[in-house]
Amino acid sequence: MKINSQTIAKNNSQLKKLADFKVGVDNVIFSVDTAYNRVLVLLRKRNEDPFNHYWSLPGTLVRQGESLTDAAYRTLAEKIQVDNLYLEQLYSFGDPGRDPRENPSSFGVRYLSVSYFALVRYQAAKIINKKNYDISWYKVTEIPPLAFDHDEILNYGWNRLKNKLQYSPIAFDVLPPEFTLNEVYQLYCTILGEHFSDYSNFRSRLLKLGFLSDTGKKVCRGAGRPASLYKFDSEAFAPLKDKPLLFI
Amino acid sequence: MKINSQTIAKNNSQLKKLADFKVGVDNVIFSVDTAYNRVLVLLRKRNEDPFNHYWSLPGTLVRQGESLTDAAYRTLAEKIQVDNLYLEQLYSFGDPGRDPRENPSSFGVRYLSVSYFALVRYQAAKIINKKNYDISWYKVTEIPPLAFDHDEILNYGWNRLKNKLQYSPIAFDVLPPEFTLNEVYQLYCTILGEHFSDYSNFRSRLLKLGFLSDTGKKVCRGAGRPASLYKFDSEAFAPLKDKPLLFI
DNA sequence: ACAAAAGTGTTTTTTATACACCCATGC
DNA sequence: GCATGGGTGTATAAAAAACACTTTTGT
Repeated sequence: MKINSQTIAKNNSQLKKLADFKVGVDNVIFSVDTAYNRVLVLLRKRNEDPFNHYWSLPGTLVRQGESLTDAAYRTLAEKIQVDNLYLEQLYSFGDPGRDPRENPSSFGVRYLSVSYFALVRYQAAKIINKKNYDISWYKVTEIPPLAFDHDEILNYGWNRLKNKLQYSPIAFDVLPPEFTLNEVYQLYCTILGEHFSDYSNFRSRLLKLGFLSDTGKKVCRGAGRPASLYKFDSEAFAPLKDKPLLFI
Repeated sequence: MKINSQTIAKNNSQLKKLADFKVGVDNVIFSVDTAYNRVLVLLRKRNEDPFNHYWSLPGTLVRQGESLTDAAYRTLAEKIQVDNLYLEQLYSFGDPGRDPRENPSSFGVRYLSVSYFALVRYQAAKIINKKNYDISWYKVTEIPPLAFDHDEILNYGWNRLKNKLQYSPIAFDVLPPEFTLNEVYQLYCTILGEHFSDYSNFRSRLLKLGFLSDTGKKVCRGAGRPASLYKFDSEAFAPLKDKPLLFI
């Protein structure tokens, strides 16, 4: 990346007045419906200007005394009930003009969005539907036009999800406490596509990492041999933390 | 990660007043002095409260009409002259209480820091020393106590540098246009430590990726056989972009 | 018995690692 | 010649990929 001359020129012009910001948090909330083999994103239909009637990412403005993470959790808790989830900060979008509420007459108030990325368990997530705004899961492949720059934020989150899955154990935050290896495989297939790995290779690599322990319990899913239930052993995972680890 | 009950409790208490933010940009600016085998960070000594006389990351508050990236470039350009550099957003720190200038009587004005991570070429970087504040390179292994939460930000940036180097061609943004393979190797050694890879293996892996082209020119560095000068071929790299690529 | 799903093992290919060795230059 | 750094090749070990095969259930 190079410093361009425009940047330098802008630096020299003395527009020293500081911008005032409202800071919002926008969440890209994913869930995985392995039964139908699809990744879903939680969207909210706006019922106020700007972008009235557009779909958008669930978000909120940060309140006095509230941390960014708390604001992200609050938004999430207002829209859905979940048990476990994975949540992390994504990226901050704050360029002038990204929110139409900014206008020259409003003393330069700007809207900065700190985006968060969440992965929740689809089966355990219950949408809280109150008042007259709509909340709904959308397939990540069929997203309607979104308000503001939320398309860009969503895309950023979608890339993060696919990458994170490969070197971080976020899948186990979103699986039930006890799960079959096939359930793990289905989750990976749904997010990364079916061609990422053969089941038997995936299986042996995952077990060799040594942080999944066999509970001894068996479970039947219709026909076929009963599957072993495994659980995530966070103690066994601890030493692997911060290591450049690949799960697939 | 689990939703804890404190979060829920906080949600229900209705403290609906929005926070007002000043948004700052803090830069973790790295350079690599391969001659002395050390990674350096640019620090600035504060000459105002809070944290007067502490060292800190070079930063600035965002002005009206200014994008976050522009603010990052402006800070950089005020402190050092560089030719090429790599710059990307790191993380946003905005929890209440991170800046002592926040106080209950100031109507909840908060200070949010959007941090950026930069890598510049040490040999080409000239420090601009004006007025009475000090700017200096510090070895990343010998950082003094920093103002605010800048230790945490620096640590975050240092991890990003080490990771990014392994799957992204940021090294070539900071090398001269034509370079020897040994110069690339030295850069990697300095940042990742000498034990990351054998030189001959590093060399063949890098060349096999196919985006370095031999200029045919030779250069002598004291004794020994003259080395070939290579250059980064961005056209050949283009198809590799967005691929999960490892350079070491 | 047979289909379906779980689980194991084996072969082949590719990639990583650790070196040994040759090449071109300065002194 | 010989030390020095540049550059190539090779043997070995490890890991990834492809796929054949066995085990245990439901029907």
